[in-house]
Amino acid sequence: MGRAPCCDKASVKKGPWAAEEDAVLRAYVAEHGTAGNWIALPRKIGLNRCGKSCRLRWLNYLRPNIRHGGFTDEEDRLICSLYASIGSRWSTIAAQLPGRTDNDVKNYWNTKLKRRLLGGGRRPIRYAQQPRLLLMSPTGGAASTALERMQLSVQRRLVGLQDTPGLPFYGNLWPAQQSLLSPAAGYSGFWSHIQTSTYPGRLNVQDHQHAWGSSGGGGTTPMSTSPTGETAVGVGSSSSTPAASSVTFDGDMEDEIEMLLQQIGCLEEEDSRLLIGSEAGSAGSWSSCSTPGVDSVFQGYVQGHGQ
DNA sequence: AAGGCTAGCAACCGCACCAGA
DNA sequence: CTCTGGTGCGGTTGCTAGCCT
Repeated sequence: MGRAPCCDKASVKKGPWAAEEDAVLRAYVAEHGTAGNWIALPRKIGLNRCGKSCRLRWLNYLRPNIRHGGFTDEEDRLICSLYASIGSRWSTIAAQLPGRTDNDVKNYWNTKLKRRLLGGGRRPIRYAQQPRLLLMSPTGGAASTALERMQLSVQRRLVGLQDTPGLPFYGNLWPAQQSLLSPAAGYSGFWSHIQTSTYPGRLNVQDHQHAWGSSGGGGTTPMSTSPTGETAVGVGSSSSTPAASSVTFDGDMEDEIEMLLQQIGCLEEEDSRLLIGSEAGSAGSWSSCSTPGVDSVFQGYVQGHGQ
């Protein structure tokens, strides 16, 4: 079963591209274009490469006006804001950054921004000096995607409270995390701080506490500190969430996260109305992040996906 | 100086979507 | 309507330079 592979993987060359291969591909595409058929292209020009590999090489490195590295603060902000808004739609995000490719943006996020903002990563950080916020799934694996987006949204809120002129919005992330998420502050203090400082009278803290698996009484706190000093916030599994509240979740962890994201989105919407007095639209707004263009991309994405 | 480890990056893999036959 | 081939995309892996012990 399954579809036939696009090429004979055993016979085509893999691995890094040689300068000669680049030159052949670049010359052909410059003169003829791709003719809409990447699969047939390598045969035409005598390259022993998979068509998909040729396409990737062209799009990511040989295309004119490609920029590598040297991401600016403004680009950082845009990437983070868009990621918080639409998730890992790297091609959509890259489309807002002239000269950047989806692969570049994705790598930049995974290797730099993600670590800077969320901690963790594919490999453990060996020489961590300060407590880091880790997101753990009930099974112990690293959480990602929707959960990261939610955390980003929360962090944007936190840093918004401590606006530091001249710094990116995450500039003082760790002090904020340390003060708010320290074991001494306690888990409930985390959400209470968000409510009292950011959304007085508007955010149902209990809902969020229970959504994250905190019990109303007698349950185990989802926050713990490892022997290495890392602070881990557990996303509550159903088994660790006593029914001490009227708020219950029938879905899995991802469902709960999406629910939180929707709530955050509603708060964003309300904020934008208050702050800029605009018609934010029913899907929410991210204008308050002060990153031009994000809102329109987000709205476009939402409309395109019927959210 | 050497070995181990990590970050960063390039490239591959596999799935989903779409259009044409 | 179904099948097939091409394309696009996100996730993941492999390689390597550089840092640390």
